[in-house]
Amino acid sequence: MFIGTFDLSMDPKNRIHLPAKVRDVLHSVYEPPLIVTVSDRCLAGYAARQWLEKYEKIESEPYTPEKGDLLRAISANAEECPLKNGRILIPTRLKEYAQIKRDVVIVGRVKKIEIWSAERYREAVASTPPSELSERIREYGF
Amino acid sequence: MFIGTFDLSMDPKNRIHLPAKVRDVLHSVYEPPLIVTVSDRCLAGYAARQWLEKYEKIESEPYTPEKGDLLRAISANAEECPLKNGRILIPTRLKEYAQIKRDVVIVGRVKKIEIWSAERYREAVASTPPSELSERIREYGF
DNA sequence: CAAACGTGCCGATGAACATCCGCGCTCCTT
DNA sequence: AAGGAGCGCGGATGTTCATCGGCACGTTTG
Repeated sequence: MFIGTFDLSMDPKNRIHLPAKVRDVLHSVYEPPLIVTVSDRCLAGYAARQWLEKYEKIESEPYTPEKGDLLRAISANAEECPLKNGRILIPTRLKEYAQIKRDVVIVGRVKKIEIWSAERYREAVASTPPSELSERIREYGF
Repeated sequence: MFIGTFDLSMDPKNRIHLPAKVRDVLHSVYEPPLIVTVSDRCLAGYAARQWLEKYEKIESEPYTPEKGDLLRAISANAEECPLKNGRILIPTRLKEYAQIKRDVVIVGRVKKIEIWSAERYREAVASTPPSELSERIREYGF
């Protein structure tokens, strides 16, 4: 499973070196290539099978117009990103969506990874103060 | 599966080059020809088998008058568009339905593709701002 | 017969991509 | 503390190939 946080940088050609740990997990438990999709303020990377399962699960639920738009946005903004020399190439469209400049944070989310603009990630983390986080941890007994 | 977004142009003879990735998927997992039907503000392209499955699934559900009209419209406005030299020919009727001028956007929708007038697609995308999109993504956990 | 339409073929070009390379940092080992 | 190995970073380069548009031929239509 994907866990941990990694600071990386995107080079001028929109390439990102996947952290070695992430690469190992991807090779050993899933299967490249990585499907990169838009997510909540960031990008999400799934193995193809897991991406499709997620997609079809949402699709199978009762239809609403909002969900139609959501599914279009997800599949329209998904790209197959093969690993070349340990790196993936992020398409311009996705780079802009996630507002990625140079510094990137990759977060392991068990079955997926999240790819964040470092700046945005800092903001997102800062929006939940440690005290509140502690409370939630206590609440869920983790 | 079909994913991603592609900017293309229709030539003066109403032909569209299918993107190479789309062609590859169509050949490897489905089978040409492409059945092109009217869809929501755009055209939809299915492999014949998937088109038929979709049609029969709707047909098999309990009858309502609206559904009768829908099925008529779908099959009346469907055309078989064979791949010739990597291109498909869009019939005038469908071109006009989708208000396609010159610039075209093709969107992968997993089991089908959507063929949009570029202008109309821009409008459709603009109608869901990123913040709202993020919220829905978070809600569905993608 | 004329015009419109569909189709095959081909060429140019320009952008996207793959591959290869070397550097330097960091972290672990000894 | 010194050495080494792994890993992240960036650049350069060349080549492939996808897309676009034109042209010419055949066929159908009116």
